[in-house]
Amino acid sequence: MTKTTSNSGTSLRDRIEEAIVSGEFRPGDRLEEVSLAEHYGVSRTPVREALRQLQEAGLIDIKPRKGATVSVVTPTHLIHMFEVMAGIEGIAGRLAARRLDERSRQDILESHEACRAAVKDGSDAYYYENERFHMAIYHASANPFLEDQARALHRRLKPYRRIQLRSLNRIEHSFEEHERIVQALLSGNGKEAEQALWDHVTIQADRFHDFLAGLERGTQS
Amino acid sequence: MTKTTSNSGTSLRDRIEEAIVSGEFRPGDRLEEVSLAEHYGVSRTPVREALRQLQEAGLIDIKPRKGATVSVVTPTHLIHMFEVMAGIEGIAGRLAARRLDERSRQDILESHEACRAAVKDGSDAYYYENERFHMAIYHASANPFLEDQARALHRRLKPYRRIQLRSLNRIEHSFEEHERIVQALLSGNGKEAEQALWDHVTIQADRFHDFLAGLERGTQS
DNA sequence: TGTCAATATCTTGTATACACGAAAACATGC
DNA sequence: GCATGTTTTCGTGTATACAAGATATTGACA
Repeated sequence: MTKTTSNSGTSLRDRIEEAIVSGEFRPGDRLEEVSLAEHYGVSRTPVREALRQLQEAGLIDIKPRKGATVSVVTPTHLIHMFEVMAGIEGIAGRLAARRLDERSRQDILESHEACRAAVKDGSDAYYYENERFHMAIYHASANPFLEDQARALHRRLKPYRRIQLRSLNRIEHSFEEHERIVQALLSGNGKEAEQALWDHVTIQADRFHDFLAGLERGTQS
Repeated sequence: MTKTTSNSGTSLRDRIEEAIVSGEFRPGDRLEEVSLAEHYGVSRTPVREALRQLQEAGLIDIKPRKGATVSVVTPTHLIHMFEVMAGIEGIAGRLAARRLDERSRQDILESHEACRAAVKDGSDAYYYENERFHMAIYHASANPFLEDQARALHRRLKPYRRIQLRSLNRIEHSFEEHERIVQALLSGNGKEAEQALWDHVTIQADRFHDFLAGLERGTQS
């Protein structure tokens, strides 16, 4: 049991969110206020507030008089979320291609090269560099509100992206898709950047779907 | 003073949100917990929880030890939000064009005809029918998650849309844009629907921008 | 032995009390 | 008269107490 008492650097909301997206709390788990309170070494009041925020963010469900549970994300729901992610990334890409400044250009290229290195490396460094790459694009859209929305959704899909990256040759393919994205961005082709990002994210959703199908075939005896 | 004591049909969060988007609480207003508590006839605890939710939704800012204020939305920020709205509506339109079923087709057509009637009427019924029209498109995307996101953002932009609709001939133009959208949707042309919706929302942002510029010219003596 | 009902326990919803920090009001010195 | 330091007041942050509903447990009866 990891008793994380008074790690008060970040907010309680963020700590509980981290515990959810990292898988420490699994979908469907009940989140009892007193348990959380003593786990984090605070009283019920701040716990309740954090839970309300997480409900608003969609990470947990709260039913009156029945408490909070980690949202159970059905495959259908997940596909819907990936679809929105694809759309938002596409918009970010379209805007980024039009508005790319020197600083953002460098950030994107740097993270892209870091991805290239990670592919050769074979480690799961790609997982982190990929994240940097996408964040750089959000930022390059020059729309902080869009960036926020994209980051929030990206974070929420984090666990599923990780699984999907493990599928066969996915990292190599992912990187190839990145190259298409980078080329479109650098040449200022908004439409192409939008399409490339849409495809890139949609493929992720497809791979995750494959993964689930594989699981089902595996479990049905 | 409208003392809304114990109107407990809806949640406190929704009631405060309504007070914000309707303009009862203005941007920059401080939201003191005790005042809200006695105004709504509850204690500070549920008020605090509602405030945390509204912070997560972006409607208010909370600074430690300094309390909550209604988010002050700068023109720049507003343009960013309209841009995201345009993008999301575009996605919804593209998906809706591909997935339109009979029920959604009827909903869209009905609200479109209601808009037509409202234009001739000249009343501000158009404001409400326009809302129905857009909601129908969100729903037709057959993506409940996208629908939720779109509704939330639509609601947040509500006050500004209202102002924008008052500008010269805007309602007639808006309706013409709707016709282009409807045609694209009915013919199953996703790309065209996306573009039409992007343009439609972007024009709203532009008109609002004009409105602000007019205000500034008016106030500078 | 299985099912239903009564009771006990547990958990959330709300209220209130106390602590801490910030801002405002006030007083004092220049 | 103005600036600066001190005090007071006010509001938020947190903890805890109490109420009410939901769940689990136990016992009685068929």
